[in-house]
Amino acid sequence: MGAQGPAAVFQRVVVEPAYKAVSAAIERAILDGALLPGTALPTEQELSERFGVHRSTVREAIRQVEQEGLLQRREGRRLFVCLPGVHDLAPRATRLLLLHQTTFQELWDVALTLEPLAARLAARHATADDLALLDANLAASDATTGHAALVALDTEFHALVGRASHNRALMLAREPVGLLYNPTLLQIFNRLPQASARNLDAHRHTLAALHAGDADTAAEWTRKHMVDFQRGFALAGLDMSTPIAQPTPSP
Amino acid sequence: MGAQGPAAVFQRVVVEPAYKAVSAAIERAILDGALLPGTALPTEQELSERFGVHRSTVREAIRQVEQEGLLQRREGRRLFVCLPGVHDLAPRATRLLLLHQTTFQELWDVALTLEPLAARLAARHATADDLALLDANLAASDATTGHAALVALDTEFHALVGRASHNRALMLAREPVGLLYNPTLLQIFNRLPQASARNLDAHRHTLAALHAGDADTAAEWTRKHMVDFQRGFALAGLDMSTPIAQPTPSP
DNA sequence: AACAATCCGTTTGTCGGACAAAGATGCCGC
DNA sequence: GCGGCATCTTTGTCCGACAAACGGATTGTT
Repeated sequence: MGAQGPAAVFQRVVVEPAYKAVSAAIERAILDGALLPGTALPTEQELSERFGVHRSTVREAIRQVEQEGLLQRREGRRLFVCLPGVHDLAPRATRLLLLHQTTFQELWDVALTLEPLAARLAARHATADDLALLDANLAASDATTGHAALVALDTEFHALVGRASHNRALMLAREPVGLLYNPTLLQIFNRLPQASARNLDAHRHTLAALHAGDADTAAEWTRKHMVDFQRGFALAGLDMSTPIAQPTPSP
Repeated sequence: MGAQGPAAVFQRVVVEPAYKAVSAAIERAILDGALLPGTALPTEQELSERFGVHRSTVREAIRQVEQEGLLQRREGRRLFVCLPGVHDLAPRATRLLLLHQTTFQELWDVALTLEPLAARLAARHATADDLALLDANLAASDATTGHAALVALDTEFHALVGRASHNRALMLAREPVGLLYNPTLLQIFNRLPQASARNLDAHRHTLAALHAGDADTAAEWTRKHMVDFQRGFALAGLDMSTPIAQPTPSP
């Protein structure tokens, strides 16, 4: 296949729009470190002069970089360069799974593996601050009776364990899964009142293991916690093979 | 804290720019199903008339939704509604981990858990098509000697196992990790020529287990594969606690 | 002189219009 | 019926303009 006709050699020439070239240039400047996080982006006018395009074009480019999470509007006017955090990628991942009609079974299969890993790593790497936040979360859960509030605290507990693992890849991977668990857990609590007590008990044992630095026990309790979750799911009469529902449909 | 002064009651009023309101409206229309995937977005002019804003404002909004992966320019002109895929979120996740100076240890801790899970689920859910693609990948690896090509095939192998799991949450979680493995694996292959043979052997055993539907064996071989990877990492004189490097710095 | 009010330049958000290029559409002649 | 051409539409880009809001300099007051 060495001798091809001109039809194969001369392919469709793709002309990339100026706004895309500009957005790519700004992005590269940030990624290459030419624009450090925290510094202000140059003025729209200055950018338009530098790139030799109209301000409107620059604005379209900025909107793209902004959506990418690399720019953030701080204190009113100016745009500042910033590093995107997990919190900014997770909602997109969540939406993706929702749109693709991901089933609860899929979510659970991943959580059953990921959450114990988070606990295991947290047992090794948690700082005193991490543990204090977890203690506070558990105390708050003890003092709370509302199901919705308990679900929020449960989600926070697992997010805190993730943070305590000090593993950013893990945090990134588990966050969307954790977010999608929320609404279903609420349904379970509403139908099985005793579930929240079991839930809290698992948290207590996991946290104790984290305090002791016992990775195996922390992981095992978290795994039990997840299996328990599945049992509650079945007992509540829910079907794991149905696509997950929209979380927090009203703000 | 029930009686606060007017200073606390009357907070800063935030006025959201029109372009953001428009982008949110378009996004909601897509997410709510008012604009089905595959349909064409209305004309910029029509949108500007409908929303009562200038066309430039609509364009800025479109750029944002476009970057979100919900719109795609197909066959030249018109924009079409589409569902974002994992392939569109992964690069962003990859960049995030890179920017945050994630270490190889973090990546490996997650991969050691996630990849065997993928193999386990693939053993249960792989279709004949999935297995055929994996067979083809293995055959291609057998016929290849170039290190760079072998690394690409290795990455593809794990991606195919992920796809064979038919678990979208898992695919989403493992893709960025898999992508970041790439450049490091190349370094290992370059320094330890025998590593690629061991690599292929692990693939062979894993794939055989997948064909047999043996989840435990598939998971175990993948786990060994990962541990082997870590050994190669150490033998190659690399440090797992260093931040991962930029993959494919040149296109 | 310290402090406060005010004025002005700058920057962003938005608008009105304009035009070239490339698809898409329709019309016409063969 | 079909190819070729004229026309319309749509996008990408530009020009210019203006209001609102923010920051800083200026000016007035005590």
